[in-house]
Amino acid sequence: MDPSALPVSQPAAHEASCTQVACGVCAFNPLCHSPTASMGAPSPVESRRRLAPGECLYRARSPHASIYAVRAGFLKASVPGACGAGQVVRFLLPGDVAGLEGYAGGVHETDAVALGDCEVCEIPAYRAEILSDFNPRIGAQLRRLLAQELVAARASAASLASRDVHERIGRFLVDLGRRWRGRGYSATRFRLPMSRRDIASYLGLTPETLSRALSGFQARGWIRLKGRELDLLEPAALASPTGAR
Amino acid sequence: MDPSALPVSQPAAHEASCTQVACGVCAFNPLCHSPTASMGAPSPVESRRRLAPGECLYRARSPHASIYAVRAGFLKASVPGACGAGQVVRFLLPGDVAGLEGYAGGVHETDAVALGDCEVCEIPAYRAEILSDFNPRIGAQLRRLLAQELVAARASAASLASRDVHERIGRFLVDLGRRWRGRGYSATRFRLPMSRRDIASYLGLTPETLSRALSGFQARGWIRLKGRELDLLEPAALASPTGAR
DNA sequence: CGCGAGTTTGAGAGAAGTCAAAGTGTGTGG
DNA sequence: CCACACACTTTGACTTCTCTCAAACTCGCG
Repeated sequence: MDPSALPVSQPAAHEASCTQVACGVCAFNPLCHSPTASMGAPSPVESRRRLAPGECLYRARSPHASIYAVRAGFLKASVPGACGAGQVVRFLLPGDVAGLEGYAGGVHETDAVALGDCEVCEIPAYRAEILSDFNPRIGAQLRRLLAQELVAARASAASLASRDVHERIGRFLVDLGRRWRGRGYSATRFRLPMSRRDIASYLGLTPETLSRALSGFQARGWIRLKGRELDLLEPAALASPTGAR
Repeated sequence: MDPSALPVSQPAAHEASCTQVACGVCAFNPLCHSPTASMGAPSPVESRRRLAPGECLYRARSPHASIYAVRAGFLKASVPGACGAGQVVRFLLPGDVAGLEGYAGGVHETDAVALGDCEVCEIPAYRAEILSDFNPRIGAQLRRLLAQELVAARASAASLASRDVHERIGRFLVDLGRRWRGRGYSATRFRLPMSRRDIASYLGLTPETLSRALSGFQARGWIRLKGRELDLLEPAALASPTGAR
């Protein structure tokens, strides 16, 4: 896997050194660049919005006014569980779409919080609806996006239900690399956009257990980890069950 | 909560004593009974299909040919994990829809297996697509169904990530009751359609741990459980964190 | 009536959680 | 530009809980 052979979208330095992706790898792309949109109609994207670190894109139970594409930066989505900071259920990378779950009941079901400086494209929900009524391809694209998120959520639940903690952590790292590759970056060298605490929450662990496991991976030479800079040296080993090691 | 005040759909005894629901509580209802369908067009439901206990409705990686509504009986959906029987990620009750996740990549992502005698309504995927292209309400309904499943899957993942095992089990039981109530039955007295092993798999536990927890609930007078017949006596206590007890 | 799968119960080992403290990195203010 | 403070991360010791292995028990079905 030669990284230079990949269709690298130029990571143009955004202000504050956000990671950014080209529209080409954005999940919104078929909406923004639909025939409808290109034939003189205005882009469905109403506005762009900036978020500071820790700022909320939307909160659980707020009305489902818009859907968003992450243009630069990272967010986490968490369900505001009874106690404390809530469970992180998803991490959003540039090109991901946020807010689709609002189609269920007209309100958002999660908090979406920026992990750093962010920029998102906003499409009003009613506009997406109208577009998809008018253009079957857009309707199909919305269904596909929803179904993809559903598949990812199911996979996440299945992973959490597997009791092999080390495999869960390893798969998380490898999967994150896979998502980076889909955006034109290296699948084995990247920076973790989120804190250990957030990762631990997402994986259903304590930060201490996560840290110990990561140290263990490093001791075996499977990863190299310094702060948030990560190198996956043995992806296959990371993703395999503990028993098969 | 007087059960008789609820919109009880008559549980007509199907052959082999399946539990059945009226079309009124079926998630497909807006598709089957859309204006399009009633205005002379044939019902989008192509056929009904019977399944014997243990029979597969569809398998993971099989082409996404149809979506299904459960008319009678129960199914489980499981991801065919590397080892053994796979992780159960969902239980389907009468009125639930199966197969929507196929819109992501054209193939099913889970195995759908009948837990007993079942009957399902089948709608070819292409027909649902055409209908939703033609009728915006159907398109919106498909989006709503997908989003609802997404919300449920996220909630399931969040629950799995919470480390409070007893709360997880309690919430599972209460949530099952909630789903029964939505179908016109009692939320506190019902029969578990699945084995302990399946429940344990769904919750990320061993059957032994599950069994011990259920025995504990019974000892405290929170449930009454005999075989698969269940009585929820203290739903509030079941759903509360261990710490708050 | 007896077999067998499923379920419950028991004892012991192992793994993750908790509490605590040291270490590291980051951002701010002087 | 440097120093300090704070949050985050890592490591350690100990506790608690679940898992594992094993056996007894129950229920449904042939």
